[in-house]
Amino acid sequence: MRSTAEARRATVLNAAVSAFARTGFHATPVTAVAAAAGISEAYVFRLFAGKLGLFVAAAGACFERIVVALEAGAERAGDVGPEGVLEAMGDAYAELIADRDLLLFQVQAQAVTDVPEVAEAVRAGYRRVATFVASRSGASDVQVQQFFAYGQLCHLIVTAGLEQVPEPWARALTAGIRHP
Amino acid sequence: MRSTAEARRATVLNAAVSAFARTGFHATPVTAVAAAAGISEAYVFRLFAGKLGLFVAAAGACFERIVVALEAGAERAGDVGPEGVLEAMGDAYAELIADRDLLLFQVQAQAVTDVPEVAEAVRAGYRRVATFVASRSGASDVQVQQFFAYGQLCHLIVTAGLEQVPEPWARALTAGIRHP
DNA sequence: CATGTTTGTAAGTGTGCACTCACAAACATT
DNA sequence: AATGTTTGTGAGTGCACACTTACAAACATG
Repeated sequence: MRSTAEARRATVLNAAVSAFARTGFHATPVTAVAAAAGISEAYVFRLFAGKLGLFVAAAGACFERIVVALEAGAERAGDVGPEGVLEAMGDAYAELIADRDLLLFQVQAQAVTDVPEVAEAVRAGYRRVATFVASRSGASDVQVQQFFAYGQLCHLIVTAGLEQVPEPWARALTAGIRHP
Repeated sequence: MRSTAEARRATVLNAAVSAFARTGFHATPVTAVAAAAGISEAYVFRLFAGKLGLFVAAAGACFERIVVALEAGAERAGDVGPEGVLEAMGDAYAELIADRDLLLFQVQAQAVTDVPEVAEAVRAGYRRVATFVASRSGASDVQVQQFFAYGQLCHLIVTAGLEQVPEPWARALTAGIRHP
């Protein structure tokens, strides 16, 4: 016994978020996340309820980390108005994009919403994030909606690699998006 | 010989868009699209260069159908200003959402962009759509960007099933989106 | 130190699926 | 009619991978 089960679960979840983010649910073998976490495949299956249970748990961890990052961004901004807080959160989200994992995981999760458990996890995640953004910023519904719309645009920009495309249409889509 | 290879390819592509839209690239066996198209799995592999070739071709068909729908919407609108044309295209896209296939396929394609061929297909698709929207509407870059941002928000709403969620945060995200 | 519990793994098992190949029938061309 | 070409399939092959089981060592507790 080297570690407690709970600590193992945490490190496995980190590995899972990264692995699933890159190759998605179906194309990511459990052996891959087990290897990344430095333990055996069999033990992953003991720690989580199947591959699906692992993915759902990883989704929870993903959205948790997003909320934390947005909170930090808002905190750093101090006492500006709702628009100011939203913009600060936008900047924080842009920093999040640097490591790509959290953003890509969301895309992968959206792609597996034909599995009811995943759909529910995605709803739960966006419930957390959306209610937090709204209450913490105090912004209007329209502003919050816009915040998420451009967040989703960000997902397209990153997955398609549009920052690397010099053509005018791509420049139009990526204009003003904070340094992704 | 019942049909020409080219005609077969077309029906297979329709089946492929639907099948991949629901279950995604990796979770959709080629047998499924073959069955939906009413031919044998082996023949699908003769008609397309592997499962990946089929998926890429389906992506092409998907974006093609999107452009056609947007064009029809714009045509129907007549000679209103750029904003009017954009709104007409938005309505047309909303109708497209009714059949869900084209929208979900885009999400699935974005999730497989770790495969270079798919990433390129997605870029090519959005290049077609974005340049078309911009030139046909004559709208500004900012307006085009906003058009796509809210389009992507639409993807989230549909995949997560947010129209079915009565809670305030979900209402805020779905507000004003044309009847999805 | 004996017994129980938790952490951990090696070595299977079964299945689903991408892709191939040998072969057949429909059609064209001479 | 003979020969070639295109359309089409049934029956495999091999491999990747989700999940299980049997077993072992670390730690706790009496």
